[in-house]
Amino acid sequence: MLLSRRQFAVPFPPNSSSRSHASKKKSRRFHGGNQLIPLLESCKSIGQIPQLHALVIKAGQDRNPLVLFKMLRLCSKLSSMDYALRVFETILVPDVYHYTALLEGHVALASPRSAIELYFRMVGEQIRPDAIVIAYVLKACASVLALPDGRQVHCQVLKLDLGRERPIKMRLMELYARCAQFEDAKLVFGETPERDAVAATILVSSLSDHGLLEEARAVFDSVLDKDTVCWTAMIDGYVRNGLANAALDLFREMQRECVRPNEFTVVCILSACSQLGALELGRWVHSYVGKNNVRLNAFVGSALVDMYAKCGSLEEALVVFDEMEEKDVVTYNSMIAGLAMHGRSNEAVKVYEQMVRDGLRPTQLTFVGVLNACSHSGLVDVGFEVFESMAKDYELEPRIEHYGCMVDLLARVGRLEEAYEFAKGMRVEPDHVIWSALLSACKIHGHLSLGEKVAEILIDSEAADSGTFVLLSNVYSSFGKWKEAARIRANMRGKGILKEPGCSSIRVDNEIHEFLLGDIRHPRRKEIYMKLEDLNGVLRQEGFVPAKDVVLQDIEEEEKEWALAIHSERLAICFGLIATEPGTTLRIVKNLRVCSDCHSMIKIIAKVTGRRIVVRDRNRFHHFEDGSCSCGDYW
DNA sequence: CTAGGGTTAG
Repeated sequence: MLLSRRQFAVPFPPNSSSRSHASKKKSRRFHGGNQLIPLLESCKSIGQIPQLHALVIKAGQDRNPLVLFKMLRLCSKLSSMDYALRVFETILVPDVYHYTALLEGHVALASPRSAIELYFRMVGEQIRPDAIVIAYVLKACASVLALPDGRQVHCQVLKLDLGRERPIKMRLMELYARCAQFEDAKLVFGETPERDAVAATILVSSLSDHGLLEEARAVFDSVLDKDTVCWTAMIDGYVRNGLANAALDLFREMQRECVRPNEFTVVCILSACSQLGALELGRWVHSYVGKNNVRLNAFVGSALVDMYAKCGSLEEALVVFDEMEEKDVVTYNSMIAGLAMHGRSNEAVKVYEQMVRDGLRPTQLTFVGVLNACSHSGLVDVGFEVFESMAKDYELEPRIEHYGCMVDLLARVGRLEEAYEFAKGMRVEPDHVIWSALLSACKIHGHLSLGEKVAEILIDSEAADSGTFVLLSNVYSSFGKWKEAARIRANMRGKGILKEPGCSSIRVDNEIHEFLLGDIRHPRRKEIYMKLEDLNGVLRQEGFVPAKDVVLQDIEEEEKEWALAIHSERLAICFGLIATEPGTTLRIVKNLRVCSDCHSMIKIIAKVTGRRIVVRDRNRFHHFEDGSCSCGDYW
């Protein structure tokens, strides 16, 4: 549920100075505020706050500390902090409870800075903090990594002798662990009951956040009685550090131990599936959700949409999306990004429009998805409209990734000079990625002079990684500038930068088969290469001319070998053709982008073999069917 | 105490 600012700004009833003529008869109905409290506790809607407040005033209860506390708490609970603050300012002598009620609201609303300030204001007023406010303020400190403030609170804890309170211990651990002060965290941990699962979970997740997985695992293994949350924290640690396979192994172990997964666990596992492109397992998790009353909330649903989209089954993503009842911003963002990834740009824009109609407020990531969709299909006008509406309608300042999409959008359709001007006029400094996008478009559209200008910027920037070098070298080769191409490669070698090897994988019978460039390690290599020969013959009959011949003149011997080697996706496809039943869809995952030569080749393979071939690229999907590709050769 | 969405380049 999303509330606009307008909904927060509810009218404020007259203050106590103007209520002196309130009816004495009516106020008797709320004797001592006793009847008011249940009303304040049961209220569920922001709109009713002013009426309740008016009742409090009429009943002459606006000096009753308990009633005021409940009032503040109600405002905090309903995220109406403006109103809460105004009530707070009317309190002559606020006590710890009043401060706590406000702090609660700030912590829940993710404005921890205000919570911390408020706490120190309270201490400044000589009000003695109790264990509960301290737990709240420590949570606030932990969430914004405010270590010095947190340490100061810790000193107060020791002075007030509250160090043995369990909630405080947990928060102190969280604070120190999140701020990477693991020695301090373990000191506090040492004081907790032996192998406390909750305390261990805090450590496990903070250690993983800092990439210290082995230490996290050691803490995890030391816990005797692990609950679902503890297991999930460790699984999540693996997923967030890119170790999806380790996460899945641990998940299987969790099931062997008969610990039931909950919504959180399922979300983590789905995220692991997305990383791996593991469609079958993802489907299994989906059916598990259905059978084991795991609630299909917005989190689970969004993770499912994301998983199906990233595993290549956009249709299933759409089914989940359409059937979901609790869609939130993230759900829409996942669907939009998924459609963009599959080149279904117009639908992505439609979902965006539907989201706005449904009253949801788009976020930065929504725009990343929509603009990305536009650049994948050359929708320049829509792209600019959406880009401009970011700031105008949603007060969102475009970030470098949004500018990146725009430069890419212009450059890919061939409006290179405009793209260049756009990049120079950005409100943020363009990075090497933006220049690379532009350079790549210069190559596609054969614009040498601009390409050289951009190449110079890239070489000077020192931010170049292996991808930039490979791109530069390819650009020079495509313009026939062999010497420059060789120089770039030498430069790259000199700096000790290695090209990331192209690698494609395909899953057959529950087993992942990986192929590198010109790979000859596979046990069925003979059949694979025979199939390739066989296809090459058919392709020639279909009139397919490999583009390589053109590029081969004038390059060094070593380069030649590299250019001649067989791209990994071809090997994966040939293996798929011989290892699966005719008619089976082939799903290939590749770590780099498909080159245009392979792209044209796969189109024909799909046609002559009657197969659907789905290729997951570095950054999008290609669906090959009957001689054409879903990207319309624009990618 | 644990959870979902991420651009551009090779």
